Formats: sequence, structure tokens, C-alpha cells
Amino acid sequence: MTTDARARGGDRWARRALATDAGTLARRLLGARLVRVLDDGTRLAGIIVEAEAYLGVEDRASHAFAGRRTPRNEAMYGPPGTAYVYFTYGIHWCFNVVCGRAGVPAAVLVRALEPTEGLDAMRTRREAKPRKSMLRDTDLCSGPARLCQAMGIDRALNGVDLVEGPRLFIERGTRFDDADVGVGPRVGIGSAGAWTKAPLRWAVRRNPHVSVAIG
DNA sequence: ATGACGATTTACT
DNA sequence: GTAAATCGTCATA
Repeated sequence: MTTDARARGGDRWARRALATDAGTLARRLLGARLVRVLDDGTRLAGIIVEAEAYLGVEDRASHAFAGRRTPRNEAMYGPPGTAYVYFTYGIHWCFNVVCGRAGVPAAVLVRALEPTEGLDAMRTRREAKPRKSMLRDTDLCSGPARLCQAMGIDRALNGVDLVEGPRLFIERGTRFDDADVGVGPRVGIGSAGAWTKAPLRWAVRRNPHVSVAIG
């Protein structure tokens, strides 16, 4: 493969593979490679090892619960393969893969990556604020906001198309056996009734890059 | 116009 | 373990 083809993403996920329900996609995304190509051509990438499903209008923990549709969550209503990037806690960005079908707001929050390409650039971004010591590899992308900081994902990528776009996309990666995958409640869900404990988070067992070990 | 809150992370006791 | 950081967004008025 040529360098150019590699930068474009040689083995991307097709849109039809993303046109499924959030739970199914969250499980299937484990092992996929998330790729970010910076403006200077630098390629950053990591294997997805943790993801959460946000089902849609019935899911009280979803930004689109009860059909809420605002400027912030508009991307959730886009076609499968749309990036939904939102800002939270006044500091952090989080990245989702919109799934299902256009007009139905469902998405998968990518919570952790095992970084594979561009670790030095990631470390530089993550250490932008002064810190006591150099970050370990397992601190680079082990959390939804951490991976966005490491990969340079922010407002500018909200709404972009992961299937055709040049800056952020998903490639075929490795495959994790069911025996190596755990399921449990989502992280950081406050009072959302039964949805607080619903088993909608998938993570690779014993993988040190996961943000919170799975039960 | 105002106020409460957040799909988090970090530093500190 | 607890608390601070930090501000866009949304619901209420």
C-alpha cells in the first residue's frame, strides 16, 4: 500500500457495518482501529478496547432521551458513521460513533484505546499541561476525554463522516474472542433509573488500557 | 437573564 | 477517598 493510501485508510469499515443497533456495534467495535490524520499528515491510531452503547430516545442516559434534539446533539440524528463529539465538564471532549439509521439518535461512546501509532505525538498532547512525570502508555487513551485529547478530537470533528472523511475514520483491526470481552454498567451515569445499571458497556478483559476494569 | 449540571480528569488529603 | 477545575448547554423565567 502506498503512503497516500495508508493515510486515507486502506481498510475502512463500510457504512452498512455501522448501520446497526448501538449495543451490537459497541461489542463489534472492540478490536477496530480508530485513526486520526492530523493536518500535517501525522497518523495517530489505536485499537478500541472499551465502548458504551447509547440506545436512543428510550435510553434515559442518552443525550437524545425522549427525542431531545438540540444544536449540541444534532449529529446523533445523522446517518450511521457520523462522528458525534461533545464538550463536557467545561474541559473535556468525548467521541461517539453514530449508528443505526439516519433520523434515529443512537451512538457508541468510545471510552478507551490501546494506542498503536503516534504515541509520541499523543504524549505531547496529553502533557500539554504541566505534569509531575511522564505519562505511561496506559494513561494516553484510557478514558473518553483522554483519548480525545491524545488524538486531537474536538469540536472541529463533530459531525464529520467517518466512512468517507479524511481526518478521522475506523479501520479493520484485530478481533477479540467473547471469552476476552466483559459487559457491565456504563460509567458516570447518574440517576437514570434502570438505565443506570443496564449492561451497555463492553471492554476487553485484563487490558491495561481500559479506563475502568469490567466486572 | 439566570442557574444547575455534566457519558471526566486530576490533584490533593 | 474527596474536591476542584471550568464552561457550554439547556431548561426555566
